[in-house]
This record gives sequence, structure tokens and C-alpha cells, in this order.
Amino acid sequence: MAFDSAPGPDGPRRRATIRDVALAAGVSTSAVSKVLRSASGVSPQMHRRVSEAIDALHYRPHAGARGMRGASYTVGVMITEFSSPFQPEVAEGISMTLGDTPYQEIVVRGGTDPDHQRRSLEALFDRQVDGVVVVAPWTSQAWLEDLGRDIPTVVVARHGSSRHFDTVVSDDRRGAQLVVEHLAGLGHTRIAHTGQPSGGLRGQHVLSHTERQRGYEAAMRELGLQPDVVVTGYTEQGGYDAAHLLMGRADPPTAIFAGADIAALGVLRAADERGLRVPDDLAVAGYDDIAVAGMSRVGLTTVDESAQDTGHAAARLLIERIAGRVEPVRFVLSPKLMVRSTTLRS
Amino acid sequence: MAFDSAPGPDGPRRRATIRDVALAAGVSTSAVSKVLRSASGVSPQMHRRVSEAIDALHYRPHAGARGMRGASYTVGVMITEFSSPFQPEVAEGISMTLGDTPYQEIVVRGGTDPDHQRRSLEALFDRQVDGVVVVAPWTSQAWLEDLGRDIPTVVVARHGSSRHFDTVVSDDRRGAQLVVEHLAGLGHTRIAHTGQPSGGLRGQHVLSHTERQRGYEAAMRELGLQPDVVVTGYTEQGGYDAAHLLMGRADPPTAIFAGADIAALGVLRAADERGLRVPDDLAVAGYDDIAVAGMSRVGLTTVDESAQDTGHAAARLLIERIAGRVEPVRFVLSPKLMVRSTTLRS
DNA sequence: CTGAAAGCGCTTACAG
DNA sequence: CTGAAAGCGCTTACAG
Repeated sequence: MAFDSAPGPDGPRRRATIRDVALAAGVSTSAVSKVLRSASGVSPQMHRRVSEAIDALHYRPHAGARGMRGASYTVGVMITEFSSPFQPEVAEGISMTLGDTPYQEIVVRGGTDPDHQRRSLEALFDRQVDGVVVVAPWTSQAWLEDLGRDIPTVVVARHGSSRHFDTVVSDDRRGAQLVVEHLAGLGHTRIAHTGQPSGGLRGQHVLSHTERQRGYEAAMRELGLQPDVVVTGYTEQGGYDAAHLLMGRADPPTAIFAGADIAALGVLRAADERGLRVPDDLAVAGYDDIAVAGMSRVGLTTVDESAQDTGHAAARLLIERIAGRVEPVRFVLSPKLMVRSTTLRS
Repeated sequence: MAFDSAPGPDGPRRRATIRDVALAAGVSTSAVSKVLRSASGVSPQMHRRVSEAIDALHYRPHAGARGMRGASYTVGVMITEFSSPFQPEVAEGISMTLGDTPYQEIVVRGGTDPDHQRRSLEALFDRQVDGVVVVAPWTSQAWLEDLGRDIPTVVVARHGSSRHFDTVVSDDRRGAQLVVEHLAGLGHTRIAHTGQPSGGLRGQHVLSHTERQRGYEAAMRELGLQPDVVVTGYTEQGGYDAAHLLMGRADPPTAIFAGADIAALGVLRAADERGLRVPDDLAVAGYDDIAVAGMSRVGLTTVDESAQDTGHAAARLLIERIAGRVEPVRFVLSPKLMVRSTTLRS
């Protein structure tokens, strides 16, 4: 481990404390504390002596004890699932950005149930994090505003304005528009969309998928086309079910724009099952540009919203907020259309 | 948030403490503490009064403060990357299993650099976790044994015996054997393998990939075939590079067994680029059975080692260890061959 | 069964 | 610039 004192032959060893360091350096614990926090008001030689003692004892401050008075240097991150193709990339971006700071991220799983998400966020709060990044929360605006009042908060993938927290979103409306225009430009007129239930969120404070659906509908109308939405869910199975439903109709669409890549994969599976050639019989597009989308055997046309950049922006904003900023910031990333073989024959 | 006291119009509100609860219930803080930990020696009416006060104040114990004396009810999990297709599934399994217990998981990213992994583990330790699950650590056995002496520890995906921690592994040797026998049974004799550097780990204390390679080599020799290993890495690019190298030879293999699915995807990309038909010109197999492997357009033959079950077992063992068990346990999961279209023509 | 007191390892005003 | 003292919110022996 990071320390070595009283090495009993087998049992756990005692961890060095600030008191041990103070004793070894012949100074007060207050002095050690100042060096630890690189606070002002320490002479160079004091700094040196303390630093040497810290190294010699392999001392590491106890985060829990620090958190009781000052900062814990921990930021909490909540994502809905660890094993989804998109959100962990956001966490990865946060982790990379935090690498250069004294902050350490801890990630918890919130699930999609609002109550479970609340409990996960509370668990983070109980651990005295200095701030939180919340990805795709299915909870009320009021509850999030309360959270933001109690602790520096950045919300990812949720639209609308806020008073007490920052927001990082992709311009989902614009992204959906890019897809629709691309498909219409190829001559498609019957373009269907697979969506996800709004989760009871309404108005401007909605999650990405609702904005995508709105963007799709607006773009279709603008082109004089009839929107056609099937709401199943952003899962492989959801896309699969939606595709079978749509293609079983008398007058099926010639293109399906799935709200998420994971659902688009389900659409492709259904298309394969029905013996449809992609893109000749059916064009397919997704959203997110997850790693699989770029695979040669998949070649999914989709929208890149850069999960890593999202995480980077979220981490940066959170640090600013921890440092004292209170005015809410809304950071919007620009989506980019990635055209591949599921819409364009080579 | 989980509490509501002194609601300043805008600023953060003060969190209820054990003292507030004691005052509201008209009892001592010691009594509240006992109820919190469901310790013995509390009368039913005391229990009721305290519980009511806890609910009324929306009180939640502060994990940092608890951790200073007793348990923090937090278990730390370290995985190498958040955005890899396999390890987060293990974390998911841990999270699900912990859902029924008072423990909360927190996950950190360790990366593949041993020093970075150490720092991540230390960060967990600083946060006073009650135990840790370490997935695929690239560090010395001595260091892990030291960690295990200081804190209940379960190591995933690392082979060999241990004195101070538990181990959860899949029988990688057997899994590799299943793949080789499957391919040989199809008539292949030139079967190549793509591996990953051992990372300096030797002897019995190696990570999964080294065991897989050993299993491959042993199975080949047993069948009187010549092992043929290219060590690149368990990445898409690694598989891609290995495949181009192998297929560029005068006498190329007819089958490639990639050590991990992610590398197998790279092999498939290279095969597509070279215009090779799979499985007719080249059979491809992987290992891990990640979600993509089962996709209709991929259909990758692979080995299922059940990441969720791995996480479940790890969580269960860790809780036993926190409860006091000291004898090391080694839990071995049985791999299962998943035959799909990259080796078997339909 | 109940509670007063000490202490966990830090940081934060406050004297000097 | 330096340090003694108080206190953060809990749990743990220890009396009663």
C-alpha cells in the first residue's frame, strides 16, 4: 500500500496520519495541513521539511476526514448504466480531464428509475463529494434545482434552462434535422423515426431523445413530409420491435431513422431477418456514433455528438462551479453527420 | 435533496445531523447511532421514536464521518476503462448484487499503467472504502498481497493463488482449448492466435490474456499442430494489425483465434479489406462474448465468460470478507463456446 | 436498555 | 510565518 508502518507479520498496518507527519517533521499539524492544501503562509524550509516527512512516511490524507471540514477533492458522476455504449464514454472524458487536477472522480450507477437515480445521487452526497455530474436524469426539474443549490452540479444531456446548475447538451434538434435532410436528399419520402418514452418530462426540460424526436418532426414538416414515429425505447430490442412493426405495414417506410445507434442495430437485425437489403430496400440511420457504428460490417450512418468532448466540458464547468461561479452556463455541442453504408450504397 | 432545513431563499440548506435527530426524538446521539447500525440493545419504542425523527428530518448519515470510526458502507471498484465492452459489465454485476445490501459501489478508472492503477486504488483507499474489487490489475503480486492485508480485496481476471485476497477468474485455458478444438474439428490446421503483452507478469500470477495464449498453445500441441502467435494487443487496431501481418504471409492461416472479441472485430475489418470471405477464406473466433458479437451482421464465434456472473461472485465474496472471512477463496467460472457464423457457414 | 465522554483525522479561525 | 484549540459528524467503549 501507500504506507509502511508497524508491519505486523500478517495483519493490517496502521496508516500514517497528519499527526505522524507533524511529529516526524517537528512541526504542528496545522502547518502540515497548510502544506497539504498548498495554502499561503508557509516558509520554504517549512514546506521542505513537511514534504520530506510526507514522502518518508508515504502519508496520504484521509478524504473522509478532510471532507468533514473542507473539500474532499472528489467529484461524483452518475450514469444510468455502466454497460451501455454511450454514457461510459462521457465518464471517460471526465476522468481524463480530471487527471490534471487534484480531483478524483467516483462513478455510480443510477439506472433509469427516477427513485433509484435519486438514491444514487444521495449516496454520492453522503460521501461528501465536492460536486456532481449527472448524466441523463429522469427526475423533476425542481429536484435538480434543489440539488444544484446544495452542491455544485452539472447536468448532461438534458435540455432547457436552469438557475442552479450548468448544462452540457448536444444540439439534438439540429442533429435530427441533419439526418432527415440527408435521407430526403437521397429521395426518401417515407422516413420513420423510432423514439423513446419521454419519461414524464415535458416542456423545455426534456432529455436528448425527446429533442431528437421534435427535431425529426419539425424537419419532416419543413420538407412537406408526414412524420411517422414509433415509440419503443432506446434498446436493441426496441429498435427491432419498431422495425418489424413498421415494415409489416401495407405501405412501409423506405428509411428508418432510429433515435439511438443501439436501436438502429435492432433495426438492422430486423431488416436482415426480413431479407431486406440495406440500403437498397431500407435505409437506416442512428444517433450517437458509438464504436460499433464505424465497424466495416455495420457501417451505420449516424450523428456524432462526441461523448469525450461532452465529458471534458462537463468536468471543466464543474471545476469552475466548485471554484465559486454561480451563474448557470449552458454549453451546446454541435452534432456532425457521419454518412456510411446503411444509407449510401457504395 | 434528501433533507429540508433552514431553506434560505437561494443558498444551500444545512444538512440534518445525528444531533438534530437526537434532539427531535429526545434521546442521545448514541441511541440514534445504534438504531442506524441496527445494533442490539434498543427498546422497540426507542427504535420507533428515532425512526420517526429520521424520516421527519430526511436524515441521512454522513459516510465520511462514519468511516472515521466504523464502516463507510462503500465498496470501491477499479476497472481499466469505463468505455470498454467487457469490464463495465462486471461493474454492472457488482452493482446489481450490492443493490440488496447496505453497501454502495463507487467505480474508478485505473487505466492500464500499473502506476496509474495504484494511484486509483489509493484514491479509493483514501475514501475509506470497506473493501475493493480490482479488475485486471497489472501490478506485482506483492503489492496486491499488501493491499489485501490492509483491506478486504477481491481480484478479478487474474490467475494464481493468493494469501490475502479472493480471486474470481474464468477458466481461460479451457476456453481457449474449446476454441482450438472447434476450429480443428472443422478441418483447420493453420490456426493463428492474436495475443497481448504479458505486462511483465509471469508464472502463475498472470492476467486472463496470458492464460488464453497458454491454453491455445497447449491445445495446438496436443493436436499435433504448430502454435502461431502474434502479440499485438487486445484492441480493434491490434487485431487489425495482426490479421494483416498474418494474411500477408506466403502461407497464411485459415483461421484466426483472437484473444478478445474487440481484437476479433479488427481481424474482421482486415479480412473485409483484403476481400476475404468469412468463414470460407478465413474463419475468425474471439473471446468474451461482448454484446456486438451476437449481432446478426457480426455473428462472431466466441467464448462466453459471463461478465455479470463474474461481478456477482466478486460482490458476494467481498461481502463475506468484509464480514470477517480471512481464508482466501478462488472462484472459477466455466467458459462456454458460442458458435456463430464467422466459423460456421450457414 | 440508555447516555455522557472520548476520539477518529482532518481544517479552520484565531492568537502569538 | 507558526501553533494551540475547537469542531466537523459520527461510533465506540464504558458507566449507570
